[in-house]
Amino acid sequence: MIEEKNNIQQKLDDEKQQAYEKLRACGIKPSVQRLAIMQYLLTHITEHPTVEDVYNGLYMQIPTLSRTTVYNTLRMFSEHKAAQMITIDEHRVCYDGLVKPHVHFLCRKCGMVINMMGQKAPHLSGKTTIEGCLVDEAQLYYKGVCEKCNK
Amino acid sequence: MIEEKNNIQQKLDDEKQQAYEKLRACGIKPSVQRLAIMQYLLTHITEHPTVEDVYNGLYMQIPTLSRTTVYNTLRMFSEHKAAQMITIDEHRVCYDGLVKPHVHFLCRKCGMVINMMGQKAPHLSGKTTIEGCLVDEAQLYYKGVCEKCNK
DNA sequence: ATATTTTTTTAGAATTTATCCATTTTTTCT
DNA sequence: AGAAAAAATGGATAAATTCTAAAAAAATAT
Repeated sequence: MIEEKNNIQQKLDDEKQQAYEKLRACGIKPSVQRLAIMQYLLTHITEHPTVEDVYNGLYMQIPTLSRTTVYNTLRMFSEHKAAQMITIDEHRVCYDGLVKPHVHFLCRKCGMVINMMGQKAPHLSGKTTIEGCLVDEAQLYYKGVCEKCNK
Repeated sequence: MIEEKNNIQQKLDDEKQQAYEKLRACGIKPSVQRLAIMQYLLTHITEHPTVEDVYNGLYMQIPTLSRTTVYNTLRMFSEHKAAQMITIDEHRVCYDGLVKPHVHFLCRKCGMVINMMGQKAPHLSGKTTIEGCLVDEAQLYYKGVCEKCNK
């Protein structure tokens, strides 16, 4: 029983540690809010949470948390390449803690955003000039109907 | 003078004809509003107008035009593949009357969306199943700073 | 041609999403 | 500890989009 509790504690510590490390690696000064938001992204890595999702997931734990902080922080993360801002869905912006280039798929029926890890994703080596423009980000989006909804 | 007027008239007629033909080809029943909106898209093909742009461009000519109509019509066009819905910018949805697959670029400074015709764009042959999902649309988005803004 | 049904459009209200801004809190520096 | 800077807060505001019920227009049947 004590053993188990320790394991859970250990896991939580690991997650916090990971979040901390990610911020450090991206040159972002840590704060209670930033760590919590990054940890939320990392522990919901396949879910592509929105600002609202992050806010709802955290305000129990940080009761004074403001939506503005979540907006600002997630935007700042994406500017520092600590997260990807995903605009595949016209209704909502969502965020992905997985920064490695990969394809995103939006299911038109259930609205879920899914990572497609097997597809060749566009990747830019640093800043590249393409047709006169300085390109620093590339996103490949697929849309359609997901496996579950298609049954 | 009369000659010139006729030429202008001729051009307008051509544009109307083109819009009409496009709707027909995509299986969309024409109406005054739909034709005007399609014509607007086709005559502003490089500008990627938003709903607001289309509305502002047309309400002088169709004073009773409603924003709702523009929203509904543009959405319907994209469902019929008569236009592309572009969600590259988190702030606004815009539309492209050019349906042929091509890459879009967003300038973070001036906010302009530019077509990149020289880049290889993803294209799907009809409906394709990828990683279990039925994919019917693909968009490749680049972001950065455009030539003008980079000077 | 006229009535009926269906489709499309309209206008304004309501909702959702995102941002702004002035204040407070927290952190950093001296 | 005190001052300065940075970060977070919350309420107000703004912008974008959708909803809804009614009106207008078009298509169909009588």
